[in-house]
Parts: sequence; C-alpha cells; structure tokens
Amino acid sequence: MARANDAAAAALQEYAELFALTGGDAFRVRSYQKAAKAIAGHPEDISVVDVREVPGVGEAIAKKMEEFLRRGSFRQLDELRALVPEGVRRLTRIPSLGPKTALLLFNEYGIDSPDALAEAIRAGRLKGRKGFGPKTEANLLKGIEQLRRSGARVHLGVATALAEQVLASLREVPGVNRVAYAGSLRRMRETIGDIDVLATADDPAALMDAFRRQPYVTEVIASGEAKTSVLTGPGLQVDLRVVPAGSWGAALQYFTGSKEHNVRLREICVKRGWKLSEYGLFEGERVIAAETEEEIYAALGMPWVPPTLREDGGEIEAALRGELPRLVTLEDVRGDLHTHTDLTDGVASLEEMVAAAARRGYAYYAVTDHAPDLVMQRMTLEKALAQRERVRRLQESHPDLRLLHGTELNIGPDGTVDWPAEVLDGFDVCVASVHSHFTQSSEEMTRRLIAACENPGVHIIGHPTTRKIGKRPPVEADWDAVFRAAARTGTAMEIDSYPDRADLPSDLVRLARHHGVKFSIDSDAHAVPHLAHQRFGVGIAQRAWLTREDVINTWPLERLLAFLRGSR
DNA sequence: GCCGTTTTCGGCCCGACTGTTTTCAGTCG
Repeated sequence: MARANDAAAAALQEYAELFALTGGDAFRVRSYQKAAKAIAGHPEDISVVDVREVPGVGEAIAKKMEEFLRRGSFRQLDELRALVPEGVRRLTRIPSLGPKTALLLFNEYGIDSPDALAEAIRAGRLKGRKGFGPKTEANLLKGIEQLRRSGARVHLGVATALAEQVLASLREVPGVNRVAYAGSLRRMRETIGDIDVLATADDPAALMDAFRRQPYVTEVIASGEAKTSVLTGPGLQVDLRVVPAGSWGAALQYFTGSKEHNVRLREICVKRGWKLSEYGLFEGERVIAAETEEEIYAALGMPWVPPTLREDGGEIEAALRGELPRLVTLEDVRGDLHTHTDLTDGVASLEEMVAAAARRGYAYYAVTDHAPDLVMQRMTLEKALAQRERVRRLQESHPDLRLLHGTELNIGPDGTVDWPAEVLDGFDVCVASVHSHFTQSSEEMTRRLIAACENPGVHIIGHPTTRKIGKRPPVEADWDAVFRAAARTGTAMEIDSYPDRADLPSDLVRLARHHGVKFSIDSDAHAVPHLAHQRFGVGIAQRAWLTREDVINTWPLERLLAFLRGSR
C-alpha cells in the first residue's frame, strides 16, 4: 500500500497555498510548506509512527495530520476550500503570478480561473491597473497558454504512485489472479493522461464492485462487466479491464501501445494473413499466440520489445534484424551522483542519506549540496569543507560504499561557476546547473552551457533544460552545439530523475547520444524516499535507447573515477 | 505555526530580478 505521507503532505501543501491566498501570515505559510516537505520526505509512514517525530511538525500540524489520516481531510482545509474557488488556486500556477496577485484579481475583478484572467486581459479590463503593464499582460497570457497545453496530464511520479496504490488494492480482492498496468505508464512516458489497469479474475463482477468502492475513487464514470472507468483524487482517470486469462499477453500488448507501434505490428500480421487484437494473434479461428507478449513477438519473428521502446521509432525494424539494444536497467545503476542533505535544501541529514544509499546496495554515492551563488542556501566554503570531513569520517563505517564529496554548482549568466579551479579540484565530483536567468536568448544560453562544459572542473551538467513539467518551460539553446561541446570536453549530461523535471527529456538524450555524449542518471534526491526516483530516470534512458556503456554511473568505481579525473 | 548555546518570545533562507515604478512590490529559487 502506498504510504500515507504523500497524500497528507499534499493536503498540507494545499492548505498552505489556500492560507496564503486568503492573506494568511507568511511565516505560517512557510511553516506549513516546510512541514509538508518534511512529511513527504520522511522515511517512516506517518500512519504507523507519530507524525510529531517529523521535524517541523508541532502540535497544531500534528492534529491536522491526525484528522487527515482519520477522514482524508481536516477542518481548516475544508473551510478554506469552501472560501476559495479551485480556479483561484490554479491562478498561482501561472508563472510570475503569486498569491498576492491572485487574491487581488479575485477580490477586485472576480477573476476565478486562468481562463477568466486571459479573458479579462484581452478585454482590456486590467488596463491602467497598477502593476499590469503591457509586458506583464503578455507574460501572463503566455503562461496561461502554457498551462492550457499541459492539460490534465500528470507527471510520471504522480501516475506511478497512484497506479501502485490501485494495483495493491486490487490484489487484495479475493479471486483476483493477475493485475498489471499498461498504457503510456508502462511505456514510462513523462506525462500520463490516464491509467490502464488489466486484471484476470474468477469473478469479474466482484472485482468491479470492489474497485468502485476504493477510497481513491472520487467518481464512477462507467462500469460494466469488462470495463470500469473512475476518476481519482489526483484528477486522473483509471480504467480497469478484466480480460480472459488466456488472452493476458495479447491484452497487455494491445493496451500498452503505443498506437503507432501496434499499427505497425498489425500491418506485419495482415501481410501474412493474420490478425492481431487484444484477444490474441489469429490465423482465421486458430490461435497462434495469446498468453504472453513474448509468444506474440516471437510469432512475428522478433524478440520481446521492451515497452519503453514501443513508439514506432525504429524498434520494430531493429527487432526484426535482431539488433535491439540491451537497454540500461535499474539493476545496472551502481550509484547516484547528484543528491542533497539538510546542509542546504534537503530534509535528511548526511548520515541518513548515506545509510539509505548503503541500503540500496550502491557501490558509490555522491553528496552534492548547493554552492554559495544560490544565496538562499547560505552555503560557504567553510561549510563545504566541514561536510567533507564528515564524509571522510562516515566513510570509515561504510567499507563497501565509496562516498564521493561533491557539489552542485550554479552556472552564472556568463557561464562561470561559484568557485575557482583550485576549490573545484578539491571535490570528487562537480555537477553544474542553471538555477537563474532562465529567459536568456538561445545564443546566450548556448554560450553559457558550452562555457560550463569547457570548465575543466565541471563533470556533469545538471538538469540541462531546467524545465519543470507544468510549471516552467525548458530554456532555449542550440542543443546540437551544447552536446558537441559536452562530447568534446568529456562532460556528462545529467538525466535528472525527479519526475517533475525528467531532464534531459528522452528526445534530447537521443540527440545527445548521437553526438557521443555520456550520461549520469541521478535522483537529485532532497529526502530519503527520493533516492528511488532513479527508476524514472532509467525510463527516460531506455526511451532514448541507452545502454550501460552510455551511463557513467553504471560503470565500475575505478572506471567512473578515471572518467571524473579525465574531465580535469 | 515552529523552534531554542539569542531557549518560552521573537525571530523565521535572503538577495536578485522583473516590470513597473519615481522608490517598490511581488515572485522566485
């Protein structure tokens, strides 16, 4: 069962936003946000342990969380939800529009959604209003358009958590034999529009009935013998299909898609006089294959194609030629090269993060807290050096886990980083990332990223596009030029696994690989549970056809260290 | 609302950037 922490933290975060929107004290807002972050990042399940154990949670928040665990909400949250229309909260998702502006727009103009704001701007209703010049209005319209494009889709992390909750709940239903999710989630696309779940069951009606009554179901859209569709808390639709046991493989193949991949497969079938459907591969009435995906692909003359490749991007041709790559897997990953602690903006201590890394069985693990130019983090060289000493001492109790002391540098507008070469040389690994000046021109941003690659102290470019799904667009740059520089200088590009970043995205990974770039699949963890996000980064890597050879943190320690030294 | 070698009250990550402003408010990381 999914941990209660994420849902409880989401409710508290929503409360923080609503509290801010109603003009609540900013320090209290920060307290709620801080506690929400700490709860989400807490390694223990708060429905099992006392939530007061979580740092930043005092008596008042603990009461709210206990009420949430009992009934899925708390009184103060209900009150603010009733006071503030949902659309007003959505206003703050528009970049550069915060709670103050949202409140003003609602109170003085009755604007209660991004669409209403776009309408008001176009109608000139805000003309002359202090703070709403032509540039601000243009930026807001652009932000609203971007919000609309992202639609109701959620990122892979949200969808995966929900899907696992659904699977766990259905496995508990008596008479259920197999349960799995298919669709774009199984292909690990970066955003997900709905979740397809397949099951086989002795009593389909009983399964459908149990499904409709699950606590995560907010609305039943349709329900029959073979298919039930519901809406869930995160607003995501889940379709449950009960399929015949003998057609399991065919159904899994069919509902995994992509549509384009399946069209190509069916074309191959038609040429042979066969038919492929969700019930099986047929020649007339005769079943050629249906029980497993492997049998179906084998009958078509190819090895099983991993779901992450099924986009009609050349995988069928490669499979027919017997040239599918041996994709990198989570088991291949030997370490993590970009993680944080509570020295900067993480929520867990160095000791806790390292202990969790050891439990994951890593061969190496880098601590890369922020560097001083990100002023809010209050980092200093003294703090970094003191942390290095702590890492050295901690190393003594972890003989099988090589600890690397690193940092996440800031790439300034001109491409320079926080510290001079002699300081960088003291770190085992330096990740360098853009954290400001996102709107530079493509020319400036390209020069900036190339300058960072050319810095001999920089090993990895962190979250290269800086996009945040649904919140911030990627920066503009000439990626061909950037990747050429990375290949030439031996600078790795990061695949930041944090599911709202997913950065690089897989199409850019594929482009970078074409230029001979190496990659580092990192969690960018700010809490212990985030270490597990690496699986999403592996998904991106697979979608880009990466093998172990392409990914530096699948390499044995000595080879990795040689690569890091070689960058110098 | 949380927290404590500034310890039960009075602080709370804080500076840069943007678009607008004629001195600053809001937002962001």
